[in-house]
Amino acid sequence: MVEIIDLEKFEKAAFILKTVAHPMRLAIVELLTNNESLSVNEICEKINGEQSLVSHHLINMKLKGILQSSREGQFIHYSLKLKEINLLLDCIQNCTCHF
Amino acid sequence: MVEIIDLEKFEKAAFILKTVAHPMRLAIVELLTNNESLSVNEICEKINGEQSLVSHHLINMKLKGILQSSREGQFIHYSLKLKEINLLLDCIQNCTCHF
DNA sequence: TTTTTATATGAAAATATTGTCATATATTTG
DNA sequence: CAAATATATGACAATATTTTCATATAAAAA
Repeated sequence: MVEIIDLEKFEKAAFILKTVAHPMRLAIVELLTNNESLSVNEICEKINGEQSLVSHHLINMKLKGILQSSREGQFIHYSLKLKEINLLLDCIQNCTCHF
Repeated sequence: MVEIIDLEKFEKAAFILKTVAHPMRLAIVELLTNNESLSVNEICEKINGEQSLVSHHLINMKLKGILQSSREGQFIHYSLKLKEINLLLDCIQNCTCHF
């Protein structure tokens, strides 16, 4: 008798992992675990990324529920919405050293 | 003075995350954390996946250092090589419930 | 040795992600 | 209001991933 695993169970997890599985997006997540919130330009500077590209990634992660943003005058501040995601960073860090 | 983050630091992590960020591959990883090792067919049955597709995913994960395999006669048994990856499953599970 | 079972392989199609560029919008400042 | 600054947007090209299908290979069984 074989217990059949339902792939749907893993769709949400894969969705989040995929959203974060990118060097620039990981860098952004790390930045935002160490800084309560940052403007787009601050993020661009710190990761040395092009404005438009960074913006695409930010919006992507916001859309998918990882980040949130709020306008402060001229600036837009991004911060982590799914805080638990930072645990994932430690975890993957641990994986990569055994790699 | 702005501390610039090196994206390279995140390339390995992104690489592993990407390798695993897929429902079928997550299911396989979970299976292999709960079973020391399984044959391709056992995996196919348990996740209800097509042989060729499952095989592609297995080989992919093996190539990337997540799994390992050994032939036992007619069968090929896959098992986790990067054991730490199972911590990641708990972690992402935790993320998805706050989602 | 033929057949069957288990697994891999490779090409190709389908689909998704990533990066770039030009431009749009909103806010502030002069 | 015009100019400057901050950010978003959208189309498109480039690239990568996923799936399917047909077939190959290897071991076991008949």
